[in-house]
Formats: sequence, structure tokens, C-alpha cells
Amino acid sequence: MNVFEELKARGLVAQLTDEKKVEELITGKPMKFYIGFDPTADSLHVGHFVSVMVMAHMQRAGHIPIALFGGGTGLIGDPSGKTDMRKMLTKETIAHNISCFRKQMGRLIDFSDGKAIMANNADWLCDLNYIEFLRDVGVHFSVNRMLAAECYKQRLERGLSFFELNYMIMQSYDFLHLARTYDCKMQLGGDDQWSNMIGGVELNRRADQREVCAMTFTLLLTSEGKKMGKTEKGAVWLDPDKTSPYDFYQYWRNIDDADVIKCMKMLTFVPLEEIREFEKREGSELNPVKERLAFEITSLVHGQEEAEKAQSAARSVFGGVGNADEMPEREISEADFADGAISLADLLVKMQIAKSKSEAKTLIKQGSVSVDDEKITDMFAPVPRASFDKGYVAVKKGKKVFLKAVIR
RNA sequence: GGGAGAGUUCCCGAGUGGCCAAAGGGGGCAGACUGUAAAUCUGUUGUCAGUGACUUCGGUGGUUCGAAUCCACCCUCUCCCA
Repeated sequence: MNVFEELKARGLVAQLTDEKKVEELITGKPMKFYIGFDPTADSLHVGHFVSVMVMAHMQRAGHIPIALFGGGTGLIGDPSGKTDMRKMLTKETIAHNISCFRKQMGRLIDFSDGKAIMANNADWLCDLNYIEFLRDVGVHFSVNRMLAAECYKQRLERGLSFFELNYMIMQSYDFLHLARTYDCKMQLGGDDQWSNMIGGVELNRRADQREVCAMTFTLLLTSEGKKMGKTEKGAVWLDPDKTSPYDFYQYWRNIDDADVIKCMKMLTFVPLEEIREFEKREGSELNPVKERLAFEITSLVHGQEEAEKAQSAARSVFGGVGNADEMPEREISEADFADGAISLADLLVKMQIAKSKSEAKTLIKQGSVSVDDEKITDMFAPVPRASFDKGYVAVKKGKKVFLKAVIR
């Protein structure tokens, strides 16, 4: 099975400019392709992860990925599919974000010896001369067609500034620039980028009579059609400081039945033959599959060691097996104790299990909190300093939140 | 530039002088049921030293015993005309 077939079989391919041509390129000799990343946050999140996986698949097949950071376009912000204008970022923030992205990608993409290229479109966008640019590039765009693009529909109802309308032109110009400087043949991106991407393909044809291709990959949506990787607390980040490996693991472990197979195909390197076996399973038989999924993704993102720790911790909470030592910890300090004890409510707040004492009170009253395996329903119940003599106190909220409090 | 309207708690959205910490829905959290799933049902959802106090309804002032509600100015957004 070649990469193209593999990508298709994994459900990653959404739209193509020209299937035959794309297949030829992908199955042919090494070529350069690019994927753009909008540096709007200081960490990649699950949504970006699909892009990184596609890059990795392609790189394994011998192609050379160009990771394009939108240092320039980030100054504008992509209006596609958005209802509101995005907050403008400062140049400093963007530079910082790019360096964070770079580090995270390094785990899956080999950037050594020209095996991959990193570029920042600020390098060519920021110094453009307005008049020249309009004459060279602007002439090739039809506003009528741009406005007809699906991705601007929502914005047309609420108002779209000229400023944002330029985003598509900038992105198209990126492709032209990369084709000219690196002989980049193809652009890949999320399906929501389709309009922007064909803009680049057309620009290459009109400006340079160069034929290039574009391919989008499926957006990672839940079976309910929502964006995956978003939780009530926000995005699921790849940065361990923003989303701990344990929480990251748990996110995938708790995934909807309907999404397991899809995620395994799209987000892991588990061979397709193996996945086909999993596909036959139903009901609670899917639990081991979810565990596998969580483990695979966690080790891709955080390394095998972290994945093992997370798995072991999860098993000890939910199955009574595994190693409680790997339980995530929360620190409290000696100063939090008064008269040799801390009230349970205070402890929950200090451990960030509850945002406020009121919330802690509600939780305790509802009987969802236990300390060292003992359910406690009195919010003022003191947790004596002596309980920590064994090194930690295990606090459990509900069924899924289980943390060790340690004194630092 | 002229005219109309809107800004409410995490989100949507009711509320037009006290009974409003603010209906309803969504979401979240928790309980029951389960498979660490989904669906369903129940409770809960501003903060705190808790039958009470404090902070909150775009901002700043004002009227009033009392304001999310009335007035003035300002900011932001939408719509219609130019």
C-alpha cells in the first residue's frame, strides 16, 4: 500500500484539486509540500495534531515537508468559518508561539539534514510593497469569487473587513513564494482551508503558469459534529504544562465509542490491518481499544515513558491495578496548615480541585469527595498534618479526578 | 455623515424601579444506572466566616429610601439611508 492509499484508508483525505495528479506526486519521487500553522497560541493542540500526523506520514514516504508558520498571516488572522474577527497578536507573541510549535513538532517530524524545512511567512510578507504587490498578485484575484467562497459566508452576514479579506491573498501568495523558492509542489491543510488553498493553486497557474496541487485532510470532528479536542476547560494541548500527560491520556481514554476507530486511524500509526480487527468490536469490548488509542497518542506526543506512567496511573484509579505512584500530584505548603490540620474544603481549593470554597462545599455535600479512600461529607472536616506522614494524601473527586496532595 | 436598535451571570436568552444573585435553555460539575462510553433521570452551578453579608447585568457619573431596570455622557456592535 502506498502513502496515498494509506492516507485515504485512514480517512485523512477530504478534497483534492486533481486526484490523479496528486496521486502521481505522492507516489512519485521525493517532492516538497507544505502545511501552514497559524501561531495563535503558545502550544499546538489536538486540532493541529492531524496536520502533524499527515506531515509525518508524508515524510516517512520520503517527501520533504515545509512547516510554514504564519508569522505574517498571523498578524491578520484567518476569517474562514469564524463569526468574529480574531484578536490581533503582537509580533513578539507570534515569535514566541512559533518557537513553541517548533519544539513540539520535533517529536514527530525529523528536521535534520534538510529532511524538513521550516519557514515563516513573515520573512516575505512583512516587507511587501503595497503597490507592487497589488500589481503582481492582486490582479489575479476576483473579489466576486472570493466572496462566493463558502468560508466567508458566515462573515458576510456579520461583516468582514477588507483587512481580513486579504488573508486569502496572503496565503495564496505563500504558496506562490514557496513554489518559486523551494519548488514546493503541493499544499496540504485542514478541510476548512480549502478555499484559501485553491486560491494558491490558481495564483500559481495564473502568475507563473505553474501547476501545483492541493489536498485537504478531514477535520477531526466528534460523532456529534463538534471539533474534537475541545473540552469545557478549553483545548486539549500538546504542551504537558498546559494539559498534563495524564489528562491527555484520559481525554482519549474517555472518547465516545463512535469515535475510537476514526481516531485510531487518523491519529496513530497503528497498522490498518490491526485496526480492522478492532473495528469488529462492540460495546464494552471497545474499552481495551480506547486504552490502546490513548496510549498510542500519548506516546506520540509525550513519549513512551510518559504514556506508560499515565496508563499505569489510570489503571490504578479505575481498575485497582497499576501503580499509584504515578498519580498526578498537587502541591500544598506547610503554611496551609493551621493547628496541625487543614480543612477539607481548603484542601480542595489549594489542590485546584475546586475553584472556590463554595464549589468545594457543594462537592463535599454531594458526597463526591473522598480522602485516602474514605468518603467525607463534612466540609470542615480537618485533614491532619499527620495524614501526610506517609508522603501524600490521596484525594478523589467523583469517579475520575484522583490526585495526590504532597507538601512542598 | 443621518436614522433605528442592541450590549445581562460560562454561552444563548428572559427581565423595564423593590418579591433579582436575576426565569428558561445549553454547557459544566456531582449522584443514580453503566463499560473510565453514550442515552436517561436527579441534584447543583457568583463569592464569603452561610437563615446573613458582599460583588455582578458594556463604562462613568446622576435621580431615588431603593437601579439590571430611569436620566446624562461615553465605548462597542448590528441594521437602514448616504
